[in-house]
Amino acid sequence: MIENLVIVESPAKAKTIEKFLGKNFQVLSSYGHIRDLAKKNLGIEIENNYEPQYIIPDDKKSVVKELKKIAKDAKVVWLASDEDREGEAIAWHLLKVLDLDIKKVKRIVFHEITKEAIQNAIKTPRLIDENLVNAQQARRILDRLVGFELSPVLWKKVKPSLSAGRVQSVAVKLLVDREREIMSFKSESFFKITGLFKTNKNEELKADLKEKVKSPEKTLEFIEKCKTATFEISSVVKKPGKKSPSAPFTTSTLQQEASRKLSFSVGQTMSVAQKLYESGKITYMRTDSVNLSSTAIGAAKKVILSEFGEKYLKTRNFKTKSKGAQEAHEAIRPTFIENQDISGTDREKRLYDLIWKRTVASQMSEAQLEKTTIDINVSNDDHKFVAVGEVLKFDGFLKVYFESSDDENDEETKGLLPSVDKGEKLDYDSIQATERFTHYPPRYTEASLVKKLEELGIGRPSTYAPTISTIQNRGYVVKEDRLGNERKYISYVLINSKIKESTKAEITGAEKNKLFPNDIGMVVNDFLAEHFNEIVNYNFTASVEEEFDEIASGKLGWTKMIDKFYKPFHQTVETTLETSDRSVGERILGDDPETGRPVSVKIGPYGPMVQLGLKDDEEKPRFASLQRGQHLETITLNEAIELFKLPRDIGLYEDKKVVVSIGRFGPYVRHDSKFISLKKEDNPYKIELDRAIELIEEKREKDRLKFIKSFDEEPELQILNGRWGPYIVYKKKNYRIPKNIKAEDLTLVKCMEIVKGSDKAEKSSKTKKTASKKGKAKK
DNA sequence: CAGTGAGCGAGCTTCCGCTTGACTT
Repeated sequence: MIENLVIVESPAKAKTIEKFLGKNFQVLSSYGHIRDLAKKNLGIEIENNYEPQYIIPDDKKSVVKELKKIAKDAKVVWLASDEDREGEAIAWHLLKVLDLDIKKVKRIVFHEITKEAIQNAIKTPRLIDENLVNAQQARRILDRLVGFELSPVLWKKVKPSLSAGRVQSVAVKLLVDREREIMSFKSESFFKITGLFKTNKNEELKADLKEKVKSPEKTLEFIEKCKTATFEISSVVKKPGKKSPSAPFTTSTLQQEASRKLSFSVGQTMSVAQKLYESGKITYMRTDSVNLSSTAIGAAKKVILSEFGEKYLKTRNFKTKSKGAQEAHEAIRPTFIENQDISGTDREKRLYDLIWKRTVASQMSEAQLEKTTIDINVSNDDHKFVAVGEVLKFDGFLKVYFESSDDENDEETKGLLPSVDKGEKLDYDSIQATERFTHYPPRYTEASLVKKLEELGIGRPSTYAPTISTIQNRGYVVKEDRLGNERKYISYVLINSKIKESTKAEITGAEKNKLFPNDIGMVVNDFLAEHFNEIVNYNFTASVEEEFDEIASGKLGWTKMIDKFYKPFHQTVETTLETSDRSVGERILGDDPETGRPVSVKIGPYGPMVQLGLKDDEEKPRFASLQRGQHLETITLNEAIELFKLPRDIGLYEDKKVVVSIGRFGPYVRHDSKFISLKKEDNPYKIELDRAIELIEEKREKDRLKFIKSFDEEPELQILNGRWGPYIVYKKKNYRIPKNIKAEDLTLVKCMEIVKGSDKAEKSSKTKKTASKKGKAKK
């Protein structure tokens, strides 16, 4: 019999801790929360003072059963879940669900997984903090109330299956607000003037004009003056500077750097980190703490001393800056800092390398710089040229790690400048003026959105990646690349007293892996902002967090807080349901000149669409989907009318009509009641009969290869060749053929076995299947 | 998903945070 049972949240943690404790201890994991609000209905009895209805989810039943069994016999049960709001609640749920005798329960906490920390924790047990538990219950219930009352409003007023929530709706709002900023941004042009000078020692000195010049006229005027001007060094200033290393990684900063340096999505980063954690290579990867244990700092010190020497060592503790950090764990670091390399997949190695460098650099000395600024006077003008150079005097932490920046216009670091003296006269080699343009604020990437959410205190390390997926899966947002446009710009160059003017072209506005709000995201956002401004306000989370803190400190009752929020909120839900119109982003564009019927756009049951005519017209209205790149807010009447040019009759083939149109799955040709998808390079508005016939014949050939086998006794069953290999069709349903069986060898009996087996499996796993299906985004 | 429609058939969809697998491509 086991004397002591310790329960932690994560199985990997359990394994490690068990090694630190003696034989009298068994360490098990709760795998996170073991209870949650009932999924059906609200799961909260509003009338009964917001009494929560807790259930044990199906996938936790076996965990609970196992824990119960061991706990019954143990003399002491140590509840060692994390020391934060959620962890405290987990401990409390364990107490309730395992039906433990309070006398044999001890609550312990530790922030780092070291032998010392754990033994200390065992020596100082405490009771469960009921106030903190109540703060968690308030958090959970508030989120459920918001999510489960707001989403159904969207189903009725916008489109079924949509969702809203305290976190996701703000994430979408950030993207929509930014997109609108970009749409209304007016780019202005100016001229950047760069001079290339020769020093007395015949060295090259490149300097930029301090001010930007607005107009081409003023620019030319200035360059004209340069023809006869003399240039003189008016000052040389040298200043020392330093750069300090960044703090070790938290979840959010790891996601940002992995995105910038390794091009990982936030989801990829988390799953690779999970693997590293499970194999014991790094500490816990869902953390908001920048703290390193003293053991870790000691290990880093050893590595730095032996690899780089004492000059490079400077240990320090970092303080968290982020709002609402709960710091239940350490920062993300290698478990054994002495291991600079690990075995594993390519991605694991690269992420580990990043974590290793960041951790070690955080304990290294500052980099020492020398910044030189040289000013150059122009004899006949007030403008000045300036050259800035930066020289690294001592590399310090930069030897191992350099943090990247999101700012695309970051000044490129300039190197050493030639040595010059004050008063020195210079000749120009060339003076070049290039037209530049102000840039709209940058679109968010997955990682920069996480950064912003963290700044606002919205979401937690465990939810950043799932939130980013949710808003994409709901169709509110897409992550994609967009091609830029060509832009012309003017350039003037002065060489040998002659000015040459030229017009050049560049690509601008191209985006890679950025998040763009879709029409549906904008419509939902506008609807929520109009009726539920309080919830989607950037400060909503911050203000409820303050109240959760009051609950945690015992100053406020949780049901009181919830009641104060819910009463007016629910009232708004009711009035919105009763009084607001359907909100589908409708815009009337004008009348179709051919038919005189009104043309409008809105979100339809299958996405954004154009409508020609009215619902109650004698002749039914016509509909067409918006094409990629077209948006409800920006589409013009002419573009909309174009969309009705389909379906197009393009001629006859074998005496039957050939029609081109666009369907749910993209552009297609219809012939003899068969549908054939167009290829990427085909344009449905322009395609001609010859090309269509080519596609028809190609499809026929494919169909010929498609058929493998059928049986006379069962005409409803066929074996066909599909995109993913052979499969069985029976009564209009499709069945996968097991990998070890050759399609040609199948008998009717065998086929029926597969059909029946698959039907059965589907029934038993129905609940699971729907859950996993939802996760897949429709492209 | 195994094929190209446009809201009255029923029943369902949905939140945020804490944790891992179980699934294919």
